[in-house]
Amino acid sequence: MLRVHGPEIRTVPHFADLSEAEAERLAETVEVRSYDRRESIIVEGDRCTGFFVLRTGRARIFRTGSDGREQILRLLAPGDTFGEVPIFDGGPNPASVDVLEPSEALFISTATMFDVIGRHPVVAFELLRHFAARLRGFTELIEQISLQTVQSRIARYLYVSAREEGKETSEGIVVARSLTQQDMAALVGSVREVVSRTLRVMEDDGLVEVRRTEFVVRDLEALKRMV
Amino acid sequence: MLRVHGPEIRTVPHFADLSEAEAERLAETVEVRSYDRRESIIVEGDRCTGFFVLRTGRARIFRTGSDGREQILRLLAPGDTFGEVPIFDGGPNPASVDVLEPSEALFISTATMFDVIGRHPVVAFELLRHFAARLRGFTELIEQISLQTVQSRIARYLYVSAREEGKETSEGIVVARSLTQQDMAALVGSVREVVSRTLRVMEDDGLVEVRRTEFVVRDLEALKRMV
DNA sequence: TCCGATGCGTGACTTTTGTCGCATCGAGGC
DNA sequence: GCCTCGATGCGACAAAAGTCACGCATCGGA
Repeated sequence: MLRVHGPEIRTVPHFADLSEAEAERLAETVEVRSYDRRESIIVEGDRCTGFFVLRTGRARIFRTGSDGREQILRLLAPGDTFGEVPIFDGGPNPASVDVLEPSEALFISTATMFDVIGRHPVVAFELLRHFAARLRGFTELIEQISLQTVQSRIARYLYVSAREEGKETSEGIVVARSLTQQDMAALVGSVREVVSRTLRVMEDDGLVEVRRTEFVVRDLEALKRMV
Repeated sequence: MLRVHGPEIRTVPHFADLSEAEAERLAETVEVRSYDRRESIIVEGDRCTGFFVLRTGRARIFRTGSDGREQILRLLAPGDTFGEVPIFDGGPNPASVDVLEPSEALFISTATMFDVIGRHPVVAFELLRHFAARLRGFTELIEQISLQTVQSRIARYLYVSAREEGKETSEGIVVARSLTQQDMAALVGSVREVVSRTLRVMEDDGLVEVRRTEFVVRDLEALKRMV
């Protein structure tokens, strides 16, 4: 079975404050798991036995409605942790997680986690910061879905992507299209067709150019105003 | 200034495990504040200086959209705590809180809270449970708003209210109307008119009788099926 | 090089939801 | 008892969002 070492453990936000020795000890119990594209890491409703850290690749946390539509709660990048909620409230997994591309994740069992927290209260404190940030994020998401139009949510996605991952060029800000329109729809709480049409309208309005594998944001300020 | 005593402090979930002496010490620093109907306790965006425990009355946590529409994130009953998020992530208050009826709340400052956590790690653990439960609750709310119809959300509200607060009578399950239609709309993420119409339809279908001050749920199973 | 899976574009239509405007109706204050 | 105001009821519309049904392009294998 694949193993990790102390230094990598300490790159996980929750464990950043552990001593080298303690991190090495924790590493002993950490498991590395690999997933193929679209493979599931966590299934909503299943019992929880620990939490994960995404090591490589990208993933999404989502809920599936009765009609099969999905709502993405959070996108995951390397270093992000997920699956902690049921550890603390004892319930089943509140949402599903699957990977968008071949990925690896570290798995830390509930027992290990409790042990670490018991011996290092600072870890609990880090977790509180983390949970607080996620509650804040969910608050934003709820407001968006409930009080903003689909167009505004798509504009926000483009705006944030451009700010966070975009590269300035003479043509505008170039951002890789890292999600399918289907996933973009699930992210903003809509359906593929609406995303497709909205992107077309934004393109006609000269806000953004939609290319095969990338967006070129031509008017970042206009996008910002639509949010 | 009004003060509280140790035993009351220990009814707060976060502090249930404190010793009597410690609770009494904490009580020294706790402030009691009173609010009139519709008065604001927390304003979204303001700086945070501590968190609250609702002592009497009822309140709502909500966000206001650009067009003035509101989305309720959580309803508060006596004993519920709120306002903890910014304590831990250091940001401004993520949402507003106001009271639905004359209410009292306890205020515990950030400094006090940090002090208590530092000396009693078990408090941090209780907070983690609490945050986890709230993240789970938000996950449910997001799914509802994003993937279910307004009708289904209203049915759920009636169903849950009937289960939690309803009294069985020969006519059906009687539940007090504790929210205005305006607040019901903000709770389910819609507008007053739609709530009014939906209730009418449900009444015509014989699911529930809408009286001036109470609902009479006539067919709980049918409501459950609509959720 | 062909083929099937996947992703995307689009028109036409339906449904749900939200907006507007007003009438009504009690409860509580004078 | 009268008046006001918050809370409701409701019809007629408007607009946003979702559904259906296709056709088309790409891309990574067999």
